[in-house]
Amino acid sequence: MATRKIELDYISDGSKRNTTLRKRKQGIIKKMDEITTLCGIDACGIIYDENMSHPTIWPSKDTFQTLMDRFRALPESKQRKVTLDHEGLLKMTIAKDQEKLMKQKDITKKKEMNNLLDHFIRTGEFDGNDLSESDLEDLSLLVDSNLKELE
Amino acid sequence: MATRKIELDYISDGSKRNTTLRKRKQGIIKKMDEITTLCGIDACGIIYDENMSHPTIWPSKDTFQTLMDRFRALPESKQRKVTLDHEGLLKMTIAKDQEKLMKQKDITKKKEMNNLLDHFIRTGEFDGNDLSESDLEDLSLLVDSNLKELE
DNA sequence: AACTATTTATAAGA
DNA sequence: TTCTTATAAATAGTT
Repeated sequence: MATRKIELDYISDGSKRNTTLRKRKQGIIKKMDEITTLCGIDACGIIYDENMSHPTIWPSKDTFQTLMDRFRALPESKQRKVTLDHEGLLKMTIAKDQEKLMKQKDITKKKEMNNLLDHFIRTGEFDGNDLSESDLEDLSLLVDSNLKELE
Repeated sequence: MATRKIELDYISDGSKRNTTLRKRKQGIIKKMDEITTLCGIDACGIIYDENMSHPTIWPSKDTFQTLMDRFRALPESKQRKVTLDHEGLLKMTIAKDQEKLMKQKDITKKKEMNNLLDHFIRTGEFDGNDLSESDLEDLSLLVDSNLKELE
């Protein structure tokens, strides 16, 4: 990208890799800030640094409070859905990881959820736009019931 | 950035704003993909589109499975911390939002947690690197106990 | 950490 | 929309 083009491949030189990480992380954060300002949306980024135990999480500047305000302004029914959207994904991660899905009593619901989880794990994509309103509602309920069983 | 420089300000023209959102979202996703490949790290991005109920969430390509594998490989003690790092933040959002923190029995812990939450809300930053190991441990415990009270 | 030569991203326009 | 292109911005290698 600069003095010369680099291969899109893991940088084995640790020092060089760290420099690149620092510079690019900065660049991405700036881009996230810009898109939120220009387009009036909210965005959040998580970058897992080397050791995995200290990720950098940055809701773009002033975004967190805005998010909270908007969340409070939503009708009760929408709040449930939004919660699923930005949190349910991570909850599902845990559910899947702990392999306790098989304890589900409701086989039908279990299968539905597994399908959605498997789709996500396979494709690495979870774009709400790909799901219908009712899919989101169902997923929300499924996540909730799974979580209760994990307690 | 191109034909001419644009002001870093909300784009009022809806059509123009949408075009910019589409293009820049694409750009950010590419950058995220690149940083994960070049630096061997994991990253996740969440962009809340116009309506707020359908965010685009993308663990960068192939990242999700890698994350899961690494998570499983961590010792039990570290798993707790990682869970806090990428999930606790969102859990705290809920705790704070529902304003049930005041139900805490342990005043000292409550104050500690509120300080951390307030710091986050004020600055919009939550970088694990800013916290000591023991701070992370404490926060983890605080979040857990808060969450139990929310059930 | 500062400096460029380049590459990359992208705002307008077709 | 998608493509083109002129220009702004990001950044790899270097000091």
